[in-house]
Amino acid sequence: MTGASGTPARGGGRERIIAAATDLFAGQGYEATTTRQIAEAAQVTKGALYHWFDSKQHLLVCVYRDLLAEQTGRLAVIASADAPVERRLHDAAADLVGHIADHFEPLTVWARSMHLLDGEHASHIRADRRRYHETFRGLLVEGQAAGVVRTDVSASVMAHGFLSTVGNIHTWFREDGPLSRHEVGTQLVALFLDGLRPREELIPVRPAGPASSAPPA
Amino acid sequence: MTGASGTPARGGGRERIIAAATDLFAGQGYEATTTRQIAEAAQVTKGALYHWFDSKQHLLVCVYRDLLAEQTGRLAVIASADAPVERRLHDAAADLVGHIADHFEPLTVWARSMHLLDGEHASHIRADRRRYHETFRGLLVEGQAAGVVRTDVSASVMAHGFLSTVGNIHTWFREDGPLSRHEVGTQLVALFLDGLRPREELIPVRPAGPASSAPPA
Amino acid sequence: MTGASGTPARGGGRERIIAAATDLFAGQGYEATTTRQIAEAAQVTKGALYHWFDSKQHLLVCVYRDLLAEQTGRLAVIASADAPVERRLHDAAADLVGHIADHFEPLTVWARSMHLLDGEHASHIRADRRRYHETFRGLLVEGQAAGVVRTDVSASVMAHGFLSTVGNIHTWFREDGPLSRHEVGTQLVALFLDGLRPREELIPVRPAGPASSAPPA
Amino acid sequence: MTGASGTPARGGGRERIIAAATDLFAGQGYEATTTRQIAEAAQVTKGALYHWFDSKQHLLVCVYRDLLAEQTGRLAVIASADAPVERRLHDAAADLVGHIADHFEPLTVWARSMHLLDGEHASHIRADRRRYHETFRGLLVEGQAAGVVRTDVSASVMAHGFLSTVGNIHTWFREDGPLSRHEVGTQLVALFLDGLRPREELIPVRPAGPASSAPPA
DNA sequence: GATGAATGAGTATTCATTCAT
DNA sequence: TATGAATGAATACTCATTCAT
Repeated sequence: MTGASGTPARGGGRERIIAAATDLFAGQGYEATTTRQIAEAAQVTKGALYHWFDSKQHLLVCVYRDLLAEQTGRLAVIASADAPVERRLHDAAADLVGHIADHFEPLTVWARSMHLLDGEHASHIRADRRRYHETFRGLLVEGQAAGVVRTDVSASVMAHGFLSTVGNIHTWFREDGPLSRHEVGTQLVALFLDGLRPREELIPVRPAGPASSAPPA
Repeated sequence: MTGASGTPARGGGRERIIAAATDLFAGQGYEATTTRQIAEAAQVTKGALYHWFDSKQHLLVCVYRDLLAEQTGRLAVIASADAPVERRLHDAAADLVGHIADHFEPLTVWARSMHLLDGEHASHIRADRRRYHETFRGLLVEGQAAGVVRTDVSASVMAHGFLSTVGNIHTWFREDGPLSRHEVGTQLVALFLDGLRPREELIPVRPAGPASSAPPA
Repeated sequence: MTGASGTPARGGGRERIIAAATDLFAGQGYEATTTRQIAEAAQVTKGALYHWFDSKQHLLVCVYRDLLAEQTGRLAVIASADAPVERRLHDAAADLVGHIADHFEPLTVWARSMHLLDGEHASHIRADRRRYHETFRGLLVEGQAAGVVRTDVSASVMAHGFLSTVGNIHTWFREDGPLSRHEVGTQLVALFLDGLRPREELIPVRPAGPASSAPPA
Repeated sequence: MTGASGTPARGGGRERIIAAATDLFAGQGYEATTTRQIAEAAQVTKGALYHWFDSKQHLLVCVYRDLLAEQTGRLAVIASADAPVERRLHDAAADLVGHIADHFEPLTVWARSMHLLDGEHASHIRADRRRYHETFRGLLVEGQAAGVVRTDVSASVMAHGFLSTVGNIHTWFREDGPLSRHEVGTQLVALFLDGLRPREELIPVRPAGPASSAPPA
């Protein structure tokens, strides 16, 4: 009813604004997206936009949180499943990678714009991210206790390492490259899981000569 | 020693501008940094800034290239050294991590702002990055040929994975955390190198039950 | 006892809105106060606010009139009392000053915002103010006729002078200063009443040298 | 050169902006004046306006300070003249009143808009006003010491009283009234100076009956 | 080599007000 | 009697960039 266009505008204002913002932020970045564009895409007035959201930043936060909430929910299910740690670890990694493969563009926003949020808003997001991170790290700690995950590397470093690798795929992945999204995902998961194993399981591959800096082991 | 350019570095305008821009871009991001701030920090006028650089983007490119050039130079030395691949791989990873530990903030820019460059400028940077990436990847390919690096994961994916993990440390590393920069670096290198090994070297750790999604192996 | 209207004051929306608006207008000025703030402070919705009042200006007028009505009522009682003019003059001045001491902030609005009202609304207020002013001035004219108030200064100027002095106390009075509200009030009244006396009662104090501009006497 | 209009635009941008702002603020109030209007009136672009002034408030402060500086300068000359206090007091009052008569509208701004300034800006103005006030009060204190000004009323109250009376003439003075600006001014000065005299000089006029509230002496 | 005044198109945000329910 | 979603026009302010000197 708002617009004069023929496109039916289903759903309440708030929903449509979130949807429009998600698309635009993902497509052209947060900074390059204007409130005018969002309002037009959502077929509401700029006034309505500010009726529902305090600011553009607030809107960004809401977009984030919706995305994060889903991911966190999925992780919670996997982490608390009735299965051995190594199985759950694998599933968590695979699910994250799969989820990202499916929500590729929206998640790009997340990686690129968070540093633009001011303290107030950033802390909300950070809290949500922390929750995800903690659950993931919990799995690794559990694995260390069970002896299936190496203990010479901090669980936190492992979690951060994997999460940021995966969260930055958008940086280099090319849809027209030799590998599909899912192939890349599978390979990253393999890489990660294998790097995780306790050192005792490995037949060590030592650098031959004297190490220039910190030598491994 | 910042630049490789022939311009004398006698505290002249150009040098100071690059230095100021590097700091500001690193600290608050490219988008959030204004030319005014750069000019003030460099103690030059805005006019002078445009005397030396064509545009803000041009400035960003210059900041990048100086940074990248150094890193690429170091990698070239390591990659072409007379040592076994595994040794050179280790050294390359360790050096990158060490270099980042030392140039922590400046390198943040690199991760966050590249998508903002327009075609003209982006291609220059991309070429430089590609050069680094290719050298690194070359090492992995060499390793695969020598049988010390797994072949079931694309060398490109391995390179991108490690490079983006390392390039995003700034996202989560806390100076006041339990681990020092160098400890974190060492652990990341270990994680990476161990994930790299050919699968035959491993005593496999199989998920116990039936896999919910793509099972490993 | 705030309003003279017939509306029952059972904490209904209207009363609460007036009260909230009075506080806010006094505290931050009419212009700087938003309808949103008023609605929130009155714990009603913005819709309800517009149910009771035609516009923000209408609300301002209502705030004024309540305030002025009380003051005008008190003045009427004093002016028509059975007492010599000088007594009634003194009482009028003292009462105004006392009243202001008690309703310090609300009356601030009055001084600052009247010029913002449009013709329609302004004339209502102006009529009310005029009524107050006229009564006060009537007292002075009466005093002039009785020979207890100087006639070389227009009664209107005297009235305006005192009224605006008193109406601007809020500009400079500091609760934590050396004098209390009532001390300041008493001194202003004395100053005013003494300035009022016929010149013949005075032993003139002449400027010694030749006057640079209009010399007194 | 800036505009395309035929009106010659003499003077630098900054001067013209101040002049235009002064006129507009005086004519329609600070809040009702838009930066667009100011820029157009000054025949500069809005950008130029912000080149010279940090904000609209900053501009207001500059307008104020120019006005205040002149008034303060004049007062300083009078106060330090080689003449008896009563003469200098008279001259100061007369000069202020005369100055206001001549700069009627610009000074209106000052009275109406100061409460809109935020802390930072307000304090600059307040400091300037204080300086004026202090000099004026100094004259009264001197008068008290010399025995020509009453001591039962605080010099500060006298100064504030007169200054705010005079500063609010714009509230009620009508160009088309029976008295001219200068007549009104002269009368206010007389009223003030006579209210100032030591009480001993007066043949007291006592309220006849018992006082309803605080009786004078 | 360097200045600094000027530009102008663009941005997020505000806010009194309306109206279907 | 009251709601609250929606409006739309207006506003202060930003900022990369230019150019005469």
